[in-house]
Amino acid sequence: MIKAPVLQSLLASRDDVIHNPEFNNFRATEQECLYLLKRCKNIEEFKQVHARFIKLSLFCSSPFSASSVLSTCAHSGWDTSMHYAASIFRVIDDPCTFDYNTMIRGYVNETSFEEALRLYIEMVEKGIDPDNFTYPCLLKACTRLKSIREGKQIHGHVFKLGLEADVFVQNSLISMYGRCGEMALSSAVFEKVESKTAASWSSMVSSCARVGMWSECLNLFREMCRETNFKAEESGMVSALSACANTGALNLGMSIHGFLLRNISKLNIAVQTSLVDMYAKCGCLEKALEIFKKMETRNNLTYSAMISGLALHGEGEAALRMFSEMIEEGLESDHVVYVSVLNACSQSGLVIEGRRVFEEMLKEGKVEPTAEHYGCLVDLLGRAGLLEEALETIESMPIKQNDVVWRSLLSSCRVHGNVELGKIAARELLKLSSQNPGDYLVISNMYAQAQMWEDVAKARTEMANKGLKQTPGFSMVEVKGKTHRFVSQDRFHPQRKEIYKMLHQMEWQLKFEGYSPDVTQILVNVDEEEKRERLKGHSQKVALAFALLYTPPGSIIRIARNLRMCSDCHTYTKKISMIYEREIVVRDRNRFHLFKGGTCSCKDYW
DNA sequence: TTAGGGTTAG
Repeated sequence: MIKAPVLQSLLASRDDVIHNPEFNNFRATEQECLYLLKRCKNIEEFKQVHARFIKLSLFCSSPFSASSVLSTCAHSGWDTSMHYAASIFRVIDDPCTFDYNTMIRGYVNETSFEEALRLYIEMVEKGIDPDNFTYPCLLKACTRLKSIREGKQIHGHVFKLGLEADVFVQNSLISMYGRCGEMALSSAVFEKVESKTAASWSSMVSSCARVGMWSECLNLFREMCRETNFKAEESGMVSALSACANTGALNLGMSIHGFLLRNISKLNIAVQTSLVDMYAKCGCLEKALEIFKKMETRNNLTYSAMISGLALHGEGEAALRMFSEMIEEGLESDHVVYVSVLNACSQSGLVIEGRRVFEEMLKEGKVEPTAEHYGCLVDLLGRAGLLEEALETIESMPIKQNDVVWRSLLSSCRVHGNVELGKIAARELLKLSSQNPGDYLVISNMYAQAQMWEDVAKARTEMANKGLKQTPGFSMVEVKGKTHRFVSQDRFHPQRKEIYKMLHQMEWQLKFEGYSPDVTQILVNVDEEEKRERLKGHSQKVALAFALLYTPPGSIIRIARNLRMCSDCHTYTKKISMIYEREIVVRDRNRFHLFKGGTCSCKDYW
């Protein structure tokens, strides 16, 4: 008789167990058999040993042992192990809840989500009660399949069976609803969780980040820090950093960075990348570069964060160098990296380089160009005034034209005053999408610039008829930890008197420096004086006056605005940076402008 | 008697 340890060593030495003559005399207990099965190295070995045990009648005498064998096989993780597990499962006379759970989990682990759902239905039809172990896996299957309908039905079952209070089930529900975009349902479950675990928080925080609910994400994150007593959770930090990047919350981003440095000895690549992105998007390009350079390993995501960061700051050439560096490091570009690079070229007017990158992308053929890539190319050409070529690009697109490419052409036509081409772009754009108030504004501004007031009125009427309202422009500035928001001709701020006095003073100094207001930027049919008045009160200027009054001399002024800057505000801010000897960073809709000593980092190309 | 949930960056 061969003892279990002998067989164990046979298995370990990978001998052919089946052909070993001693094997026929093998006797072992069920536990020993199970132990040996667990020691198998692959599914073939497992099958052979399992078959031999059955032949020797050593095994499967009890339902419990059958369940154990099934579970060992189903969770082994080998390729095709679920196939064999299914054959074991099918010969079990009365599969119990545990067996179904085993199979469902096995299928979910090997990403056969439909199969998992199918088995659940079979289980319910056979009248076998699912338990609290069934649902987490099953809900994960729904999450991955984005099967919200099935997910909701299953939630109903959970409720009926009284399993709604199980924290594992709850966490799976939070994630399922969150990933399927049902944020209200997701947070409804979250609210019900009595003792929230790290998993509850991270599913909720990351769900918010994924759907772009940035302020909710940050509020939850703050709450999480309070409730969990600042327990370091990398995934939550990454989601929060991403929210900071997207809302420009530099101070919070910096405190998260500080927290990470104090509590985590080695930051992983995702955390580091989100730091690079956060600093770049919050206007601290130097800091982003510093972190980027110190990183031991970088991937596509790291590079694309850095490249788009450079693009945001108008550092097109540096972005291109970064792109070459990435290729030299042996990393392959993907569609997002191409978007970043093309965008960088576009922001800096690097037409030749941008065209070359686009052509290389086509030639390499590894990345299928999307409408987004064409959008970048159209933008690149259009901004540079190559409007005909931009139109040709759109017309030659091998994929469906979308609103983005026409919108981009339209806005270039407005900038370069080509009404004829602009009309074509406007027509095509409105065919594809007519719910965007911004589109009507660009159209009406284009006509206004050409003094075509009738067409302006037509566009405005059409917009009003559709019930679309103009997004009011605003500028935000942080002073002593508090964010102040100003609209154009702001009359609401408690310090308005001082602010307007300051504006008046600034204007005098500007006049000495040869500034004269550019009234062509006021695209409304009013008289010259009214135009001057309106120009004077642009929200950025109001914010600037406020910042000059209430921030220490020499400190950097950071302004964030929701719309693109008009060229008068641009000239104005350049002069102010010189007169008051201040660095002024303005983040507009598309990019950053760093004003310093009378010049801007965008080199007047934006 | 066996087992389960979340998670991150461009």
